Amino acid sequence: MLDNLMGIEKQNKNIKATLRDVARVAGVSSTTVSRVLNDKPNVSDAIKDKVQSAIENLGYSPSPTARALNTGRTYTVGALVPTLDNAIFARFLDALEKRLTFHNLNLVISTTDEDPKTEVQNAIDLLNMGAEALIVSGEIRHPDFDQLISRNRIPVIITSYFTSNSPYPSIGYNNAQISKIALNHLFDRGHNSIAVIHGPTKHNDRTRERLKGIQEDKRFSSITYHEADISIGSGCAAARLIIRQKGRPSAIFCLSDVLALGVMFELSRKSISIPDEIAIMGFDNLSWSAHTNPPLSTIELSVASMGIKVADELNQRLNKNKPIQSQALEGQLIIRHST
Amino acid sequence: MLDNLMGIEKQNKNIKATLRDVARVAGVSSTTVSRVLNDKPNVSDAIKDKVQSAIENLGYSPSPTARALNTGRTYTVGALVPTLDNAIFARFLDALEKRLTFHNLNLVISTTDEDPKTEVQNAIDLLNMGAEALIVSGEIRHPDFDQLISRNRIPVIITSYFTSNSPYPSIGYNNAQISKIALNHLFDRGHNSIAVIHGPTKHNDRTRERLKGIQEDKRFSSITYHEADISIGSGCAAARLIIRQKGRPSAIFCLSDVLALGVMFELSRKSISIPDEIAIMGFDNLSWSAHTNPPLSTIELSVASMGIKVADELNQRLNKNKPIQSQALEGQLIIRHST
DNA sequence: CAAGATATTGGAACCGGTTCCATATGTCAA
DNA sequence: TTGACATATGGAACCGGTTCCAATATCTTG
Repeated sequence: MLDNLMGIEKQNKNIKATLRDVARVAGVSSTTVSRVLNDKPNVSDAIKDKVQSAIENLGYSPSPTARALNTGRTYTVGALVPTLDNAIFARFLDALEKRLTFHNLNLVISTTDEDPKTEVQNAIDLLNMGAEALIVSGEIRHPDFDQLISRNRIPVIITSYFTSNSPYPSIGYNNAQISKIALNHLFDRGHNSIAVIHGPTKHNDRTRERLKGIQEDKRFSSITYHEADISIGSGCAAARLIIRQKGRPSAIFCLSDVLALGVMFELSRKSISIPDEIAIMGFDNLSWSAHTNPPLSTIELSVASMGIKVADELNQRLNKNKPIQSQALEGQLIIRHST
Repeated sequence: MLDNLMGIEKQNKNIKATLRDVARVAGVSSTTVSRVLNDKPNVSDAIKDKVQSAIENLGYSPSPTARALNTGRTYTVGALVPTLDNAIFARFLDALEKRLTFHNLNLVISTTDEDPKTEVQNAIDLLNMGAEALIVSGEIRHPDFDQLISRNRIPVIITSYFTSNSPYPSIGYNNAQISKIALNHLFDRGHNSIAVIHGPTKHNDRTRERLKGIQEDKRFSSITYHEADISIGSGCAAARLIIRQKGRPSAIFCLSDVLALGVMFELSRKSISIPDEIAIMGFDNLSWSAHTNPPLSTIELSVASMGIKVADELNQRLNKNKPIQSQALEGQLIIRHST
């Protein structure tokens, strides 16, 4: 019977039923089916039932793309992040995704490894798949980016990094100021000569800002800088260099807890006591940082709440058409026993 | 001039130019514009130029949704994972996303916290936004799920978990067998009485399978089981219980490196030497596991290569229409100094 | 130079929903 | 009984691309 109504070919070719098929089987117009599908008023119960059972019989489910074409909405936002394989970004995205889902928005993630070309290419891909907004990590300086955005008239939101000098709103940290908080703490503890271990600065605004904040502080008699990949092994290696240098510093400020962990392992191997001989300060407050030996003093960036704020602003913008508000978030000093 | 051609309203209302606008401005048909956009043959260079500059002038960019409606493709796959805030899943997704991008596919991530209802609801959302395939973590037992899939006729792939008893293909680990590898190692080292610390088993196939593998092993005189949340603090707490129990085990097998790390911290605080007094075996081989003191023996699940394999199969299925091949992946025993 | 092959170009249908607007039916007060 | 108005329902255009197929122009080749 269905065969007759739908045409045998359709059954055989295993083609999905369309709204018009449902209309035909139910003996109503497509307008009515659409009304039933979207719970619109002015449909009698009798017809509603007929349509429902036609839907049931045909195993019909509406086409998301056709819907998107009409409504102009995909309910999708894209996020460009350096990597997922980093606790900080993962924590941010986890909170972001949950909150976006709460607002009926979907998250497409695209990783860039901090490479500007990949960043722009992935931004293009995200727009091509219908993203309604873009979340980026730090400013994107590639010249094509701005043009891409203005062509597509799409909201952009900068995260992890707060700036008031960008055409785009930002929700993130004033990284320079936050590293000063750590420096104040070290200074208060009487440290005068310190070493800083940081991740790659190339294409990384966050790290550069943190370093800028440190460089602006003139109170210390000596600050040495050490660039390392964000890995425990690199932290170990950097620590080896630092403890060998003449005029060994009394404190090491690691711009990532991962590096700090490496340093602690290395110092422990060398039986250098923390914080008596060398104090260690981290950055990120990863989940294990409270459990190291001694527990690591660090800086907490509440990236989960950043995720929530970003999702909320996107919801305002996309679902209520209100402009996005920039927000500068605070870092919090967490004093434990490594300093 | 553009005003005249496009109609002043369009300019004022700031409406995006469409392909037909481009056609009008360039003085050609929409077919031709489409040809130019898609690099199709049989367009003269002169016309190609005219179209290109019309596109430029109007700041035109094609509508992804209209395209999707025609081609029937969204180039999007959805992944349902328990959480992003877990190194193992993050590492998997990082590799998966990169490889999918390589295959011209986009990844939408949806987190479920292992809750079956959320899982199904999010699956619905993913399909509603146009996902062409679904990646799930372990089997989904909610009754609505199978119906949803058959209605939408969408490929599903089970990951992290290998099974041959599912209607869906799976690419993952035989968790039961892998925990046996660890047990063999402990047995070979002469351990006879062991404690097992594992994460929540509710709704978690992976953990249950790992436990099943352990329970099938009858060689040990005593095995005690301790459930804990996957966190360092819970690992510490579980360790406290275990070292207090009568007939203290000679080895602790943690079904997650995170738990193992907590145990090591606790034992270190209690000055219990590893592995002499108690041996520790982990599971996951997280990045810091090689750097603990002593370095942690563990099991490596190459989740990054799992991500690549999943992406490759999806590419075969979606872009070449070949069936998905199930694959059982091997875990690798990594012997360091904690056992 | 004519006939046939090949390269260009456009008209119009189509993808699968949504929505504007017209029509039909029903209700109630005057 | 009739006019005014609310409720149900359908016809057809529309969203913005893609593509089938027909029409025209250009190029070969005998």
